[in-house]
Order: sequence, then C-alpha cells, then structure tokens
Amino acid sequence: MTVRRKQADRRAHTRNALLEAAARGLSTYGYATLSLERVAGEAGYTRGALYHLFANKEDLALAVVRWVEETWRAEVGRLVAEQADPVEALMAMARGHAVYCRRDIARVLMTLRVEFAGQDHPVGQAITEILGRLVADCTELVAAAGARGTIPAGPPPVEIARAYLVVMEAVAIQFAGQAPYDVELTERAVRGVLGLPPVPSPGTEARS
Amino acid sequence: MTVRRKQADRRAHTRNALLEAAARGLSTYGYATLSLERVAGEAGYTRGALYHLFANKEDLALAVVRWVEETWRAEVGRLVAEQADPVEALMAMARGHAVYCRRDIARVLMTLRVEFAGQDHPVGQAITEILGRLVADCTELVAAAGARGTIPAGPPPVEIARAYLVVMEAVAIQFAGQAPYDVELTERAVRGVLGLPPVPSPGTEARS
DNA sequence: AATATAACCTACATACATGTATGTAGGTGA
DNA sequence: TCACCTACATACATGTATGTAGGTTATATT
Repeated sequence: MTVRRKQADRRAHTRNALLEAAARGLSTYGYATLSLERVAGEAGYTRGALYHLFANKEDLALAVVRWVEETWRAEVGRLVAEQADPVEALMAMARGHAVYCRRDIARVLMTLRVEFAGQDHPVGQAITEILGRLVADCTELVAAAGARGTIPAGPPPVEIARAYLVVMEAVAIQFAGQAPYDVELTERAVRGVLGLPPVPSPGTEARS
Repeated sequence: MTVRRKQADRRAHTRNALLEAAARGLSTYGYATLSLERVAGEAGYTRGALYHLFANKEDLALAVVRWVEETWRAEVGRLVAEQADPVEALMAMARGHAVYCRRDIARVLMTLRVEFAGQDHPVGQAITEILGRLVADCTELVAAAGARGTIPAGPPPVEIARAYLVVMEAVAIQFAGQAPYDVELTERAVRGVLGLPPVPSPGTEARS
C-alpha cells in the first residue's frame, strides 16, 4: 500500500511516527513505566527500528522534549511576541497555552517535570532548562508590567513568574480540551497570580 | 544498645519508619522508579522487614497515601471546618495547604496523581477517590459562596472547585517551604480562580 | 528454662525492560 | 546488474526489581 521511494522520506516518516507514539506514551505512562516495545508497536514498528533512529531511551525522550518545545514556541511563543504590552503578552501566553494543551502531547512536559523533579537525570535537566528560559522570559514581562504599574506590587517578579507558569500549566492541563473552561479558568488563575482584578462578566464580555 | 521493647511497639516503630521512608521515596522518585531496597535501607531495615509488614509494593503505596490523607485532614481539614463562611473556608484551606506543604511528604499525592493519570492502577484509583471527595467538598463551598453572592458568577461550581484544587496544589508544592511566598502566592492564585479581587497590599495588610 | 511465635534477614526464583548483535528486505549508485 | 548501503526485524545477553521461601534472632508464654 504505502510505497515510499526516497530513503530520507522513509526515515523521516518512521522517525515522526516513533516520536508521536513516544510523546503519547510519555504523557500517559511517564518515562520509567514507558516500554519501548509498546512505543515501537504503537507506531507500527519494532524496537529495532527505534534503536536504529535513536541512541537509547533517554535520547528518544530528549527528542520528544525538544519537539514539544519547538511546537510550543511556534504556536504559543508567536502569540506572545505579537503583544506589545507585557500584561497583554502574559495573558496571551496563558490563553494560547490553554489552547495548545488541547493536544494531548502537552502533558509530556508536566509529566516528565514531576517525574524527574528532585533527581539528576538528563531528561529532567533538559526540562529544567526549558522552564528556566520560560521563567526568565516571564520574569522580564512581570518586571516590565510592574514598572509600568499595570500590575500591583507584591512578591519579587521571579516568584510571580514561577507561580504564573506553574498555575498556567496546571489548570491548562487539568481542563485540556474542555472548552471554554480551559481558557477561562486559566485566565482567572493567572490574573490572580499577577494581582489583577477579575474580568467583570465571564461570558458577556467580548473576548478582546 | 538494643532496648527491649514490646512486640507491638517494635512493629509499630518499624512500620512507621518504613512508611516515612516510602513517603519520601515516592515524593522523590515516584512509584515506578522507587526501589523497595532503597526504602527499606533508608528506614534502617531490609526488604524482608518490608514484606513482613506490607503485602507488596502496591500495599505499601496505598498505606502511604492513606497516611498522607489522614495527616492532611487532621491538619488542613480542621482549619476548614472552623470557618463558617464558605469563602473564608476556601481561603483557610489554601493557606493551610501551603503551610502543610512545608513538609516534604506533601509532594506524594501530586507525584502519584500525575504518574497514574490516564492509567488504571489501584494506587491511582485511591488518589482519584481522595481527590473526588475533595472536589465534592469544595464544590459545595463554591456553590454556597455563589448563592451568598460572595463570589461572582462564572463557570459551574464543579469546574471552579477543580481549578481551585489544582491551582492550590501546584503553587503550594512549587513554593513548598519558601515562606512567605508559598502562602501569599497560593492565596493570590486561588482568589483569581474564585473570581475574587486581589487583596490591596500584600505585606501591609494585617492577615485577618 | 523451654518452647512458641513474631520480627527480621539472606538467598533464590521469576519477570521484564534495556541494549546489542546479527540477519534480511528494500533502496541507491556505478 | 552488481556492489553497497540503509531501514528494519529477530534473537540474545544483561541488569535490576519484585516477590517468596527458608533460616536466625528477639520477645512472649508456660
């Protein structure tokens, strides 16, 4: 049925299938419980193919993490960059992330972050680095908003940024796909962390 | 050296040591990666003692989960019951939980919840049940607050309760032990979810 | 004090997952 | 078409963790 002529094409295709299966698997089972046999099987291959394309389990997980980060930056990061006002940027990120989490692969980062917290594992380090960059970015936004007076005084910007991210992640994943509550509650939680007053009415207000 | 002890005393002592070590281990490594050899060793025993007191790994984890729930209800649940006003009760729970999370064992429930989400494992079921009861309790509080008009209109009470709990858990654990931000940011996030305006000034306001 | 029972340890059997080595089918270039 | 390479499968070796069975030491009972 599937006739694929070019080798490069073939390789990219199976690599992608394995990555997707691995992402789903990591979301559902986490790293430790994830069986590579299952991953390969779900992608329609065997472990042989997997080990041909990835050095080992760790390498596969790292590839998944990098892949998720890329898609996140492409989809959510773009929205943030469009906003000039720092508060608008933060709200755009929260809404965008909630929408992004409607894909099931979004769980990956949280699952792995929780699993490797307090351990010293390369995969955990990779996630820590990603989160570190995000915290840095959000800290700047929070500091800028504070300087402008668009958010009230409170804890240091870094701590607010950390809380902002953790809240955004938690709510967005908890309500993944349950529109419109996913966006609405993520927004609520994030506004609270930033010290912003609630938006007057949830449904009647036009979403600016 | 070996003080002569009553058998019941001895049993309870080692059981407690094993439970504590298991709680720490589950917090740090999660269920799958947790080695019973490590748990027993950290408690000062061998796996033999562990298998004498617990049927198997699953039984041990369930005991830890029940133990954590008990201590939580004793410490945080008590604070909630003292409050007459539903909003005050919810805020008391959030603050109390943030304080509770200063013990490292608080991570256990979150770690296991994330690890077993989307699986069909007895330990995951136990946590789901605990969370279900909590959601039910909080839903009532949210509904009562809505009826009183102390929180504004918004998503259905169940969804608000879910968001409330997930946010409380995430922030409290993220800032575990980092007083006073743990309490302050948990409070902020939770107020946001409930649709409450931020408290005017974070430090200058006397904690009512 | 002798014996029974509970607490605990050591040794072993089993299962399972990773990683590697080898084999085979399908594509590539002279 | 022939030599070669790449994609993938199968089979095996290894490590590690769980669970169990049979001992050894501490406590209880008579």
